[in-house]
This record gives sequence, structure tokens and C-alpha cells, in this order.
Amino acid sequence: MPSAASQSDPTIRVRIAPSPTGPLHIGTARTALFNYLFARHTGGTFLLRLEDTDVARSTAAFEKDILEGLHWLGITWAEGPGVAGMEEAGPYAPYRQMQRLDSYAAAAQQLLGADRAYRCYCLPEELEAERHAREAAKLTPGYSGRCATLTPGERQAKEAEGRRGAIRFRVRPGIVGWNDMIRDRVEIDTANLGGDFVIVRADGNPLYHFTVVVDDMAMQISHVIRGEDHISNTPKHILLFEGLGYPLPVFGHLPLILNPDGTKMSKRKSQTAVADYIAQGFTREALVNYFAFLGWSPGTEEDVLTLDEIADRFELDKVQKGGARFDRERLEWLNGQWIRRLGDEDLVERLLPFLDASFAAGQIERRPTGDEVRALLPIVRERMPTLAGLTDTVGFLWRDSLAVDAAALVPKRWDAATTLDGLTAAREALAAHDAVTWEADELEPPLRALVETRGWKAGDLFMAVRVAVTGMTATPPLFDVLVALGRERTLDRLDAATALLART
RNA sequence: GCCCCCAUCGUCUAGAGGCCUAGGACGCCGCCCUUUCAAGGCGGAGAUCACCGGUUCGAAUCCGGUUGGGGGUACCA
Repeated sequence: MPSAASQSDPTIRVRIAPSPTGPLHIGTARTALFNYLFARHTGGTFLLRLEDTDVARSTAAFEKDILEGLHWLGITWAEGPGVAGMEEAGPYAPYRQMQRLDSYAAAAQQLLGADRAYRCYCLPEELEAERHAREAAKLTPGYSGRCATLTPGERQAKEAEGRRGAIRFRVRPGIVGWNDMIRDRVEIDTANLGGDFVIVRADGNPLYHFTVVVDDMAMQISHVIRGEDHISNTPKHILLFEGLGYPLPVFGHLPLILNPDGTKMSKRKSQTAVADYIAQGFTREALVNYFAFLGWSPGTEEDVLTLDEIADRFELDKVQKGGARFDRERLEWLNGQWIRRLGDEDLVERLLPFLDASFAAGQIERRPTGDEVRALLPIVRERMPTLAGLTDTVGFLWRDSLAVDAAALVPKRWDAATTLDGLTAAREALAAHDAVTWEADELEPPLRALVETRGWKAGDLFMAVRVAVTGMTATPPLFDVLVALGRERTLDRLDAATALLART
């Protein structure tokens, strides 16, 4: 069986073209992933291009967040900004649209020259009024084509008024269709496109529909794989490819990632920034695994797979057509799966930054060393839904002061007096051990014996001790916790607890 | 409104005419393990395959319609 990318196919070229107008969005990451997987599986090339023509909203910080986020996920591109640590690399540079303005100007001239496009002198207010009028008349909204038939004389007059004019593309009547990789044949009547559309603003800046086509042409993109929200834009793009005299790429429209309520994923209803998931302690493996399975499945019963395994199995025709709701619980489960699969060294490395963050946030008062954390792994690994969860599980180890509640100290079946009695006796039994025999299997028998002679239930005594030394009712196994805490601190905390009980 | 896309357990999905009295996973419930919490093991509830017609010896799978949901309707991307 041939493995993914065993042979390369220079004719397959796909891209992700993010716009740096916001932090890396889950939807962008997923689209990037599917393009990347398609390229890897077919032996094609995956590239990244920045669509930064929305100058007002684009920032360098967002650009950085997007490139770093994709790389963090393990998604790499062969051409574009940030390849192999370089500013930019690839045979079709530049890969930033604001640096490709000449190409758009040339393409616009070509269309103007061939009369496939024309200057439109309508003012925004005029267009606005027109839109309202059409709306009121219950007509399809769209441009009337007022400037489409202007005579040279009329154009000169407009220019003389100082009007710059936007450039509109002439939409030809008829049906535009394509064979979508995911949904087969799609056909749309150009009458529904809203009339001749603007490709270059009056200020000279090219618009998305135009730049995307010019660039995809220039960069020899063979397959355009993007979100379903672009289906209705596709006819415009096809028309432009035609107008520019270029063969069409193959289109494939992926199902959308939906909010839990089934609407298109949005910041208002969901957490959409990849950086937030990273900050909350999700692993790249889980995120990639989860994104891939939103709309795709290997067709087997496997559900925990690495990026390589996914690339191996990835087939675009196994992609679902309907949108998929984002299910955070499933993501958390997958994250747990991956945390359990990570190697010790690797896990420790990934945990350390989260401990730094907890320290900075004041949740812990001391930063543990890597060795300390590694020693804890056997008892915390399966108790962490996320990497950030370590502090929740064993934060008491790195905190000096415990806020223990006297009421919480008393186990359900016990009263305060019994608890005081139990803790005092436990303290005494534990104190009999020195630092050398302070091991889990040494500490447990004496407390079991104590329970036996007093006629208590082990669970009750253990719970009292647990709360006394950790302040919590749910912790890793008690005797492992005592060992991690050390003799000194265990005894001190027991003393503090008995003192607290005695006072009440 | 108009155009387009979609439709299998609550959720993600398997399923490409007979293997389906519809399989897996998350979540949920129960049991086991057990000092708590997890993890793990076992079991369970959960889908008349949106609905109605048609094609066929036979349909979750093909066709049509209906309904529902979603997306798009910019001098945003």
C-alpha cells in the first residue's frame, strides 16, 4: 500500500489564504489542515498566501498569530511567508497581496482593454439609495448597470468632475457551473450574482474576488479547497478566470464548522481563536485530530490518529457535505487521550509553561522543577483533561498556605470529635516514619491498622487526612500525595487541621 | 425576499441497492475496579435513517416533492 506523499505530483497545488484581520480562527485552521492533508496525500504542494488587502483591519500581530498558530499545529507550507524560518520563500513570490498590486493593476487593465470591465462612477450613497429602491420594489438586490453603457463623452465628463471610478466586471448572462469535489455538480444563474461586481475600488485597491483569482492563476493553484460559505462566490471567480483567459482550477467546498446551535461558527457563540485553545492546554495532536474528524472520517473505527496517520488515510471524497457542530466535550476527551499517549519528557516540557502561567497568576507560590513534575506524572496523567489542569489537580503541592474549611474536614459519616481523634491518631502513626521510610507502601499499612483497631472505615480516615493536607476532596491517591508532599509538610498540615478543629 | 447548499442516535460519524432487526466514538445511566477523583473494563438507554411519493423482487443508500436547518446576497475576506 503506497504511503502518503510517496510520490510527488507537481500538478497539484493548493493553498490557504488567510486574511490577517483577526487571530487564527478555528475555521481557517481546519481549512488549512484539509488543504495540507490533500496535498500530502496526493503528493502535491501546499502554500500559504496572505490576503492583506483590507489594509484598515490587517495587522502584523494577527499575521504573526496566524503563521505561528498553523506551525504550532504542525501544518507546514512549501511556499509563502515563514517557510523554514525565512521571511518568505517560493517561486511565485511575493505571497503577500499588498506586494502584488502590480499584477492586479495589469489584470485590471487587461479586462478594461478587452471591455470585460468598465469604470463605474457611482458614489456609495447613490448605490445605497439604489439598493433601498430595489429592496422596496422587491427586486433582487444588485447593481443596475448604470455605468455599463456610458459613452466615452459621458466618461470624460465624470472624470472631469473629479470622480475616480471603481472598476466593475461585466457579468455575462447564463449559467455557470462546476463539478465540485465534494458536492458534485453545482450550477448558478449569473442573474443571481447581483449585477456587475466591483473588482477594484475607486481608491485603486483591488477587492477579494479579483485578487484571489489573479493570485490563484499566478500561483498555478490546481484545486481550490475552501469553506462552503464560498459556494456562492464561485461563479464570480469562474467568470473572472474566463475573462482573464485562464483554465479553471477544480473547486471543493468543505462543510462549515458550526456553533453548538447549528449556525456558522462565530466569536459570539463559540471560542474561535486557536490561541485560546493553546492557552487552555489543548495539545496540537488533539486539536488536529479533532479538526480532521469534523467533516471527515477514515471510514474505519479508528478515532485517535496522528497527523501522519491522518495524512495517510485522507480522502477528499470521504468528506461530509453537511456542517458539523463543534463539540468541546469530545475535544476534551481526545485531549485526554493524547495527554495519556505523550512521552514523559515531552509531557513535562509541555507542562512547564502552564506552571509558569499558574505561578504568574498567583495560583501557586513556587515553581516546581521538571524532575519534580516528571515524578508526579504517574499520578496526574489521567487526571488532566488539559495541560492547564495540572494546577487544579496538585496545585496544593506548590502552595504554602491552604485554605482549609473546618466543615469540609469532617467526613460525611463522622462528626467533628471523631475527625479530631482520627487526625490526631493518624498524625501520630505517620510521624513514626522518618524521611527514609516515607514511601506510599510504608505509610498505608499503619493507617489501615489504625482504622482496624478503632473500628473506623478506611475511606473516612483517608478522606479526613486528604482534606487536611490538600484542602480538597478529590485528589490523586492519598499515599502518593503524602509522599509528594513530604514528611515535614504532611505533619505540619495535619497539625494545622487538628488545631483548626480543636478551635471549632 | 431571491439564489445556493445540506439532512443517519443529543453530538461527531460508519454506511456508496440486499452483509442494517443501522456499526463506532463523545456525552448520559448502571456495574466492576477502588481511600476520593480520574483512568480503565463490562453492560445499557439512545436513530420508525426528517417527511411524502416514486423506481426496484428489494432503498438509509437512486429519483421527485415537501419540511426543516444552514450559507450567500458589499467599493469585507
